[in-house]
Amino acid sequence: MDKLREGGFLISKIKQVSARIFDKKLKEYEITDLNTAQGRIIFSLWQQDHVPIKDLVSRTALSKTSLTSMLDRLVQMDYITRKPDEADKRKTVIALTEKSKQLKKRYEAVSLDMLAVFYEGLTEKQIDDFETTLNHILNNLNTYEEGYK
Amino acid sequence: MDKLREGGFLISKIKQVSARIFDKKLKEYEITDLNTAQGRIIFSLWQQDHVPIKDLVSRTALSKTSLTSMLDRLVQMDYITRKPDEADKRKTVIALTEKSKQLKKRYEAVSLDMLAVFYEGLTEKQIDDFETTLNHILNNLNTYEEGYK
DNA sequence: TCATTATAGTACTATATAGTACTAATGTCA
DNA sequence: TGACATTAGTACTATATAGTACTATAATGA
Repeated sequence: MDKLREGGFLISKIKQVSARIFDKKLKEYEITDLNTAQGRIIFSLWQQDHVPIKDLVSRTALSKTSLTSMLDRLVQMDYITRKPDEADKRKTVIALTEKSKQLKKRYEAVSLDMLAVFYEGLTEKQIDDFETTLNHILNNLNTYEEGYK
Repeated sequence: MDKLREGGFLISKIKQVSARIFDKKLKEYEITDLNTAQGRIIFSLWQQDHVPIKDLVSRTALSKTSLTSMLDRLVQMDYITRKPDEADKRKTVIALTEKSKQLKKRYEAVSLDMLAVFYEGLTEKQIDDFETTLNHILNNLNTYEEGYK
């Protein structure tokens, strides 16, 4: 592949605009104290709770240093708790609080609303193909980054 | 569309990992004082130079407030210049310096290297379809955000 | 069992990003 | 022509994000 593509540039732009819109929608749905980035962390905890920070690194694709300070804030706002793992004291276990569990339905409503904008005018088949390709690319990148270490 | 998709979540992750890898590649290619985000601005100036900040807003999908401070830094590092537009004094014209023009070839080499990782294992047809869908989505988002104002 | 290495997480620092509120210049219309 | 609205851009502030360097715990192997 030697043609100069612009996929990465497009992804950056989409991410940027999406985050701005999603932030506004969160406010509209009266989720006033969470932003898109924090939502991403909570979202991945809904899928699996009580996980060490290392797992959150791979599940959110954020660096562990980025996560540390974001988790600080989420603890402060009572969305999550931090507890040392008794079995392996190097680890810190992150868990959801009642407050964040109760948020789930409303957050999913925002997501659906957002997805409607995102995928407007595309067929189910196109969306399926698109998400398959996204997963493929993410896998490429993860493999590559893993090899760096 | 009422199935809960994860396109936005995937895009966020891809953007995150891509940026980390791209930053490392820039260093490998000895572009030591530019990062991915700054590169994105210079990249769009290579496509069209001598533009007001407002144009850069749409071309990079960054907010105008984000751009202000990034442009500050790029001026400081002698990659761009700021000049008031004589015809309409509200406007500031951004232009590339010799330094940034000379960077173009090396930057494109990094991009190609990056794209090889990004699209590894996909056919040209798949990539074409994928980028078409990306453009479609970006267009959806821009239209929506425009309607907000 | 102790020295070495690997793993998990954090403190500190720098840049990226956006929102709110502002200034200055321009355009518009009675 | 003067009041008002619009447009372009910036100052200030807060959060997101990552890198480097560090500490603490655990695993390994002579």
